[in-house]
Amino acid sequence: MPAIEFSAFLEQLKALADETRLKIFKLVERQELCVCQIVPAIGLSQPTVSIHLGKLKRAGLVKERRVGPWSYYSGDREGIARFTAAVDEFLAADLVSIAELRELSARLPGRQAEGGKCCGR
Amino acid sequence: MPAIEFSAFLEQLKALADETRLKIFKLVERQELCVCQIVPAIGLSQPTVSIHLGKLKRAGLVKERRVGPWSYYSGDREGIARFTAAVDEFLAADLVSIAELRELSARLPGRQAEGGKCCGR
DNA sequence: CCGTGATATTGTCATATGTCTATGTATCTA
DNA sequence: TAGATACATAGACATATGACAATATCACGG
Repeated sequence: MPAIEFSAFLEQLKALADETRLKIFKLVERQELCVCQIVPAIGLSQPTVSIHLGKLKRAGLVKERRVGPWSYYSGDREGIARFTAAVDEFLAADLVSIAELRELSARLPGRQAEGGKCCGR
Repeated sequence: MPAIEFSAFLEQLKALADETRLKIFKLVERQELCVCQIVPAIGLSQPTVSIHLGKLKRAGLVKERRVGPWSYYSGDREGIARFTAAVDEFLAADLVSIAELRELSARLPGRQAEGGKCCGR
């Protein structure tokens, strides 16, 4: 079972954490569409849609297929599977099992007895 | 099976789509911590941490328990369950079954025959 | 090869976001 | 009730982000 790719997971979260990209992603998740079909559906300019598609693609959530002058986008099954797996693993994982988070525990002061002084700062 | 709360899901994605908040979330997901414990672990100022906690709380990912002058934060089981369910439902759902996305299909021009003119724009 | 159409890239701009310091608010102790 | 502690909020600022128009790139057809 692979340790979570923290930064890759974060990149996927960032890619999806935008209303427009969430729409675009869902639009092409199941059906392959070319940019000129996506643009009128989304209602934003072609360059804007293109940039969003690029971000989704770099995050591994959609893939591109070029046919002549057209770019067809569709959901990247493999990358999407990595995302769902990452969500599960991230939530299930022990804090120290995630490399990027291990140091957090080390810097964590012990819990103070309620009623006492907390952190002495 | 509830229809996806699109905007609530988006809010949760945005809450997690930040390195600092992802760390804070994981830090308190399993253990209840007070702010003054989180601050040194994260290594940012107390107000900054407080703001991030507020965003996670509004997204329903963590909950707060006040004890005297302390605020103890921990994972919000219910909200986290909503998030994981939303991820699954969002990926599994038919495009038109998500209210906010239904109109996208309507604005979608049919797929052009490859080799012809695409969208007449 | 030259023009046309499809898409990507660049430049610019307004707004959103994350951070800090300073201050406010609430609670506890003395 | 005065002071100290814990946390939140407000203000200020730099950077990131998302939008558009303009332009570049690239493939195809004539």
